[in-house]
This record gives sequence, C-alpha cells and structure tokens, in this order.
Amino acid sequence: MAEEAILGQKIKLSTIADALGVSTATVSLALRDSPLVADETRERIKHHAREIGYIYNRRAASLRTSRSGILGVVVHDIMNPFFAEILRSIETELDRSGQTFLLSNHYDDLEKQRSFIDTLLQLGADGVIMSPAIGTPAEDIAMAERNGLPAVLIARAVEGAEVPVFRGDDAYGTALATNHLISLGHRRIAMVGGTDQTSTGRHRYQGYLDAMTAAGLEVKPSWRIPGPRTKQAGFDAAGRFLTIEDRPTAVCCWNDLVAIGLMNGIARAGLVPGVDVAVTGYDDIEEAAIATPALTTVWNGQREVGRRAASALLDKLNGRPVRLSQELIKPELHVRQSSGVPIKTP
Amino acid sequence: MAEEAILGQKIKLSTIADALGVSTATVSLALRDSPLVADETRERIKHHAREIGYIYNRRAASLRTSRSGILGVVVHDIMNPFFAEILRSIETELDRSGQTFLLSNHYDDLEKQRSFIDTLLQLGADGVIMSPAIGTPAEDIAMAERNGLPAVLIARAVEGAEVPVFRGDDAYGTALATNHLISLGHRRIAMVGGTDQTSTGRHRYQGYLDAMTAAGLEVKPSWRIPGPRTKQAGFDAAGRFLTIEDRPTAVCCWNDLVAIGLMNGIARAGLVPGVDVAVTGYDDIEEAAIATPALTTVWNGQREVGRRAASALLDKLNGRPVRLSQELIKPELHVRQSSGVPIKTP
DNA sequence: TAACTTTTTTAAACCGTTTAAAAGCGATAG
DNA sequence: CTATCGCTTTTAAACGGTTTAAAAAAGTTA
Repeated sequence: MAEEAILGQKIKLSTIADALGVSTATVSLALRDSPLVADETRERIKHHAREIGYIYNRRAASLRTSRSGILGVVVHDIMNPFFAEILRSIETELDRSGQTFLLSNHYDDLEKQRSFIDTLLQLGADGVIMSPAIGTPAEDIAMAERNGLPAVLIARAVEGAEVPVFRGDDAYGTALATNHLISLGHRRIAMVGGTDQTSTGRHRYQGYLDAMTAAGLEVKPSWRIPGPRTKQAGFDAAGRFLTIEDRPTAVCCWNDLVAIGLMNGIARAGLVPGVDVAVTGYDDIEEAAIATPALTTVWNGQREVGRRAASALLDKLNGRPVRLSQELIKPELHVRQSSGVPIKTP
Repeated sequence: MAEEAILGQKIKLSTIADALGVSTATVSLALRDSPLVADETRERIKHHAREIGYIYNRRAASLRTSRSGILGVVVHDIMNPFFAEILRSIETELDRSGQTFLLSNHYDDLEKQRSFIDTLLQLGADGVIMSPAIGTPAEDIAMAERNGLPAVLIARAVEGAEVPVFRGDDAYGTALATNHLISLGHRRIAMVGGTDQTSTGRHRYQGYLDAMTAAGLEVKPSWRIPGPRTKQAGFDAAGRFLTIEDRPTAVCCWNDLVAIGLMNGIARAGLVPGVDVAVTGYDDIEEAAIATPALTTVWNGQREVGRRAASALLDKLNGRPVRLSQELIKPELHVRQSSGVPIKTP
C-alpha cells in the first residue's frame, strides 16, 4: 500500500501496464470496463490499480475525448435561499451523472459572469446552467454555444437567446398573492422589493398590477418600493413604508427574504406584522414556515426548476432533443399567518 | 468576427501559427507575454488571436505544466451563512490570484467528501481548503497531500493531520456568551444545538461548562439539547426547552441559526424572546443584527478565517513556508437585545 | 492440418499546449 | 574574414491518457 509514496513516482497507466506486462491500451480499456478485454485480465488490472493507488488523470483523458466532466452553474448569489434550493436539486440531479460542477456567483455583475464563462470555456466544460446577470446579451450565450458550451437558463430569460429557460410563472404568482390580500378585504396594497431591470422583476410587478386593476383598485406610485432582494433591504424598506401617507394595509413582497426583513423592521417599529400590516412573500423558502409570524407566500417550484434544468442540460449534452419553449412552472399560494385575518372593508 | 462559426474548426495555437507563418512555440510564448518574443510579433499574434476568438485550452496546458489553476473548497454546507461568509472572503482572496475554485458540500458525509477529493485529484487541482466532515481520518488528508493536493483546514481540526488549521477559539467564545448571561443575573442556563462529534462541538460545550463551573453554578443534563445547526432544529428545540422542569431563564445557542430558530419557536409559544427568555447566538451572521429581537452573539471572525486559510494555501502552493500551528482567532461578544436586561437574582 | 472465426492484445496516431535545446541571423569584435 | 554574441524563432520531445486498425492468439470447422 501507499507505494506512490515509496517510489515517489507518478502512477500512470503505463506504470500498471509495465507491472503486469500488458499494454497501456489494455489497461485503459480494462479500467473502463470495455468488453474488449478478457474478464480475467480486467480483474487483474483493476485489482492492481486499486492496490497501488492509481489516480485517473482527467485532464489527459479529456484532451483526447473532449469531454471534461465539468458543468458550470452560475447564479446571482448562492447565499440567497431561493438559489440555494435550486442548487440543491441540481446537485441531486447531477450527482448520479458523474459530472462535477463549478459554481459561481455573479452578483449581477456582467463582467464577473463573462469571466466565469471564459473559465468554463478554457476548462472545456461540457455545459452551463445559468441565471443570467442583468443585461446579459443574447450574443454572450450564443458565443458560448458556438464554442461548444451548451447553456440552459433558469429563473430569468434572455431576449433572443435560443436556449431552454426554466422558471416560475411570476406574473401569475404575484397575482395569486395580491388576489389573496384583496379577498381579505385590503384595498391599499404596496409592493416592496425587486427591480424592473430583470424579466422576473417586470413579471412580478405586472402580476400585482393586473390583480389590482382587475379588482378595480387604485395603485399609487408611492406604494412601489423597489430595491435589492435581501433581508437587509426589506428591513430598510420598513421605515419608508411606515411613513407613506395614507399607508397601505398590506404588502406584497418581492420574495421571502424581503418579506421577513420587512416584518422584522415593522416589528422593530412596534407594530405587529400579520395584525397591523398583512405581508406576503414569494418563493416559500424553508424559513418561511418558521418565521414569526409564519409567512404567507407563493411556492415557486425551486426543486422543479433545478431538476428540469439539470436534466435538460444532460439531454443536450447527450444529443437528445430539448424543447426550446420556456417552461413555466405554475406557482401555488401557501397561506399562513402573516397575511392575517380578513379585515372589514371601510 | 466569429470566424470559428464559419470554419467550424477548433481554433488552437497552430491555427494562429499557420495564419501568421510562425511556430506554435512563438504563439504560446507571445500570448503569455514572454520577453523572448519580439514586441512587434507579440502584438501581431495577440491581435490576431483576439480577432478570431481563440480560446486558451487549460487542460492541454496543465497536462504539460501540471498546474491546473483549480482549487477545491469543501464545506459542510455552503448554504449555512457561517460558511457562506467564509466562502466570500476566500473568493475575494483567490479572485486576484487567477485560480478558479470548485465548491462542494459534504453534509458531513465522509463518502461524499472522499468522492470530491478524488475528483480534485483527477482534475489535478492545485490545493484544497476544507472544513472536514465528522470522522475524517488524518490518513485521508495525508493521502491527498501525498498525491500532490496540499490541504488547509478551516473551522474544524483533524487529530493527527499535519496541515494548517484556521478556526475561532470556540471554547473562549461560548465562555464569553455564558459569562455575559451570568453577569445579567441568570443562574439556570441551557445550551441548545450542536454535537459532541466534532472538535468544534466539544469546544463550544466545554466553554459553556467552564464558565458555569467557574461561576459555581450547577449544570443539569436536561439543559443540554444537542441537535443539527439549522434554524429548523432551533425551532424544533423550542418545544423541548419550554417543557424542561424548572426551566432555565437563558439559552446559550450553538450558532445564530439555532438561536433565531429557537426565538421563533419561543415566540410561537407566546413568550417573548429577550424578555421571557434570554438568548445568545454564535457567528454573528449578517442576519443577527436584523433579527427580532436583534441577536446577542459571538463574532467568530469568519472573514479572517477565510482570508488566512486562502492565503496560507497560496503560500503552500508557491512553496513559501507555512506554519502548522493552529491559528486561533479570538472571538468577540456583540451584545444586542436578545439577551435582555439584567434580571434580579432570586 | 489448413483455413477460417472469434477473441484478445498491441502499436501508433492523436488531443493542444509547454519547454529545453538548437538554430538562424544581423551586428560587433578580433 | 571568421568568431562570438544577443536576440528571436523553431524544432521536437514531452505531458498521460484514448482510439482504432491491425497483429497475435485461441478456438472451430472441414
């Protein structure tokens, strides 16, 4: 055992070949379970390889095969639980395929995203799953694909990019939440968090607008408080929200992080979220259920997004046909305490 | 532009060499700014390379140089904000070194950790930063090093492993928190979360015990509620905590996630954390400051751990001497509302 | 035993880069 | 006119695997 340490020599195919008196071709074939080598030879080779601690050199192999076994995953921020859950399901899906994946945050910085894609190209990655940064041009994706890096998008679409996209039906989702608040008797409803610069942002806002309009309710510009999608941002927005003239009685938040931050901010100001102000989130992250009060939110099918994206990418790699159509996953409303009980209409 | 698409041929060094009537060696040297090539030649080459969209093939290069530019980072769970913050500082530190890093969770599963290390070896990674899974034998690390994969540990130590370790002084940290609670007048203090199976777990518990003992206070077995280090676990522990006979008035939690979960659980039961029960956390994650109530916690120097680990690894790669001694980072107490105001001693 | 199959193994080309050593070349010195 | 030198470029051999046509060995049939 541990001969590598004694010899101090790198162990390669030829080390095994020499020791057993066969050729490197035979060893290569045997280790990959090729039917071309006799059972007995294969066993001898595999056994010896294990014995001396042989380590397969993927770089050398991939140079010849042009398959690196590396997949890239780029998201906005892995610390965002929404992406974290997607990542987990991608991980689960890819684990059994034997691919390793390279992870990167782009923090919505286009240059960082580009440099990561460049790295993937240099490493000969087999494919990439990405939640594109704000402002990603279709050409960036086309370029990757031209250079042998097939892509699949999640969460956000890119205008003009001819690749599969997996995301939730955002407009439908915020409409669900807004209608729920309306049905509880709320007439003045704010929307906190998010930005118009992403397709997701526009869709979520649109769903809210549509629901309000359909119910014949007015929407004041001051009721829209855009911002980052973090707890901190939600917390910070509380101050501004509480001072709105003729303050709304309910808030439809961009996501759960913003909602939880906002509830914390509201509580800090001495009001009780879920009683004094109704709040809804979006994504249904794990924490939503244990927040205080438990958060009413829109389940967004993160698991599903990750799973489908991963399997679509694997299909693409293996030359199986993949539909280009945007796969819209239907969200569901999960009602908890934060949206409160019905209030009487004025 | 985009000639690669028209030709349909892979662009390599020789493509450029042929086009310009020079050898591949010259092209290789020129692209790497070697002083060996004439300025004019270099410019011609670089310009042409950009023109036709040449992509450097790192696999081929690293086959020759045996430097892959890949570093591995293995942690328990990247979605845990404690690790997430460490990752961010590692990322910052490594970004300027031009190394890309491969990330993986092991979820304390030794086999998963092994398979990731194996992948790193196969890819010829230059080094690895790891927070070892429970039960990691020193031999696993020694094996990696023997095969040219230098390692640096974070957060947890491995008995007998001769590699640098960067972690906070956990015993000192929980002692800080416990002493704080004692100084506020608490006499019955519980400890929630964590396990004895990791060095960190033992140290944190020991710090709590030491502080209690030093103050001449009794510690009942029922006051120790071990468990996972998640919000959900903290939330779940609330039920058990609230039914302890002669219930403690304060809780020293394993980390901030557990503390926040516990506070949510306590609030759900109608009690007010920070008033009815004093709670402290550990790590001082970003969320601690905006939790309700704001969490008193122990700052653990995550930034520092990540930064030092990354730079130690780079030192190791470049053959600079690295001290083996465990670097203990001194934690600091950050007092906020969750530990409440002094209570009168009975 | 020869001829033909089938199974097993091998040799050599190849993947795209790096690098030590060799070579070309104009200028300067002897 | 030749020798030496510096600068620039080229040659050719790695790096460690995979692939495939072809050779060798073993097994069948006539």
